Amino acid sequence: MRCCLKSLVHIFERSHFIADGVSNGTDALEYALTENYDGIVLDIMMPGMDGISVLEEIRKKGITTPVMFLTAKTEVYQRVEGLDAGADDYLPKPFSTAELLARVRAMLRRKNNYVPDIIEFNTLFLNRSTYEITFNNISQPLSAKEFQIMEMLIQQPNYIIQTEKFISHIWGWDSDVDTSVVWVHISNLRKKINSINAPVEIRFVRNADYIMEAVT
Amino acid sequence: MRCCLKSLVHIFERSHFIADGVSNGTDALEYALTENYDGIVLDIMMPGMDGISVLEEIRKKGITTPVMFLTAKTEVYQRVEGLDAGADDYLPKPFSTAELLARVRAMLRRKNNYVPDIIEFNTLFLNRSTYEITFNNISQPLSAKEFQIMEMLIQQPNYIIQTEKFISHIWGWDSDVDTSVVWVHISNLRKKINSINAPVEIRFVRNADYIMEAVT
DNA sequence: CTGTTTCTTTAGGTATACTTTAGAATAATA
DNA sequence: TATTATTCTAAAGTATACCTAAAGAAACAG
Repeated sequence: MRCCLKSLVHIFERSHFIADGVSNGTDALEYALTENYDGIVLDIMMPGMDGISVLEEIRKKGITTPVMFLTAKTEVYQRVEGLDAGADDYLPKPFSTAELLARVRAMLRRKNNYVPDIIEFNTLFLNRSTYEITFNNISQPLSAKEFQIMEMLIQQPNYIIQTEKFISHIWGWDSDVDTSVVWVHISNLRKKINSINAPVEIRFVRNADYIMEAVT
Repeated sequence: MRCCLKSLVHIFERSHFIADGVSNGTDALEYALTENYDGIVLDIMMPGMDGISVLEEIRKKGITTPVMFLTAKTEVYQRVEGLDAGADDYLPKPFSTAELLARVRAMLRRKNNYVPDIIEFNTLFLNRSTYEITFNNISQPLSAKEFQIMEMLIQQPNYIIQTEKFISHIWGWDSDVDTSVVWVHISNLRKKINSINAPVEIRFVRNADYIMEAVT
């Protein structure tokens, strides 16, 4: 098929996807960063910013939305470059509508495979699909903010995370929430961790901020 | 019955199927290639592309969705031609609504043997042909919407299903029903689950939506 | 030891989001 | 057509989350 943007969007819409189309790399990045999508299809050759750079920026921000590359360049090194950058699939042009749709669907299936991702630290589990912490089969639901703080801490146990990092990551770099808001949430989070007797603690390190550690 | 497209779709919807209708062969092929369907009913005589050619194209792509032919032509050679092309059943017009539905159901059962008629979760049974839930020999009939919601939940117990997923799957991707409609149906569904004391619950997880879980 | 800083916790108002109810509109059945 | 069931709409009810403000406690400086 010819790869006109409009017809691509149309194909997806006809197949019951909800699709947005943008025609240059910078816009693509901006849209992708909203994290509003189940999947992203990127052309490698785009004006403004090439697809691989867009993908690299996306992954740098920690966004794991599955990405498929479309390209006329079938050279192997390009393919490897795309996959290295964190792409989930790679579709060389020309391709059929059906193949495109089938591969996108397969990609979404692989990614959204209903397997809840659970992170563990010292026998405390964080369930990313139900926003719960679990220890010893006892669970405690977390609120959205508590969850996001917990997620940041448990992904980097034994490493310091500054209050400012929490704010810029959770509330956005341009937000004006007070640091005390983070303190309040951490207080509530500690209460919930204690309520299930989980052997971890959020310790505060003066002049350095918060760290998640194991309790022996 | 007369075989008007709209009334066909209507018949299926009345019987709790989710159905799309298209009125020509090329559209039919395009829809079929999305692999979004559990089964396909094809008229042999269609504008654009005849049913047999559509089926051949579908099978060429390796898609195994079961296909049933409808046709006024009862000639034997046509029938053989259809089955040769990879059809799973063949229904000569005129036919009764009941016969159509029964044959489609049988076809789906044969093909999708992984889709049992009765689904069970934690001793609660969902009967797909009577649209009832049963626990301890006590049954409670469900309405179409309640059934479809229940079906989605029980097929993926312990996994989150977003309100948006319910809407796009049950009402269609382009529907504009409000999320509160789902909430109302879930409320009614919970009442019915409670009325038979079934040991399952539809739990709501804030910011993540609904999940079916066992109650101990 | 006292005052200051810095974090911790608590409490309350407000906003948000789900639940439920009741009734109107629609569709199915007889 | 009349009757019944289903679905959707609207709105009141309830719970929870979030932020603000302020009091309490620990660490530190002088």
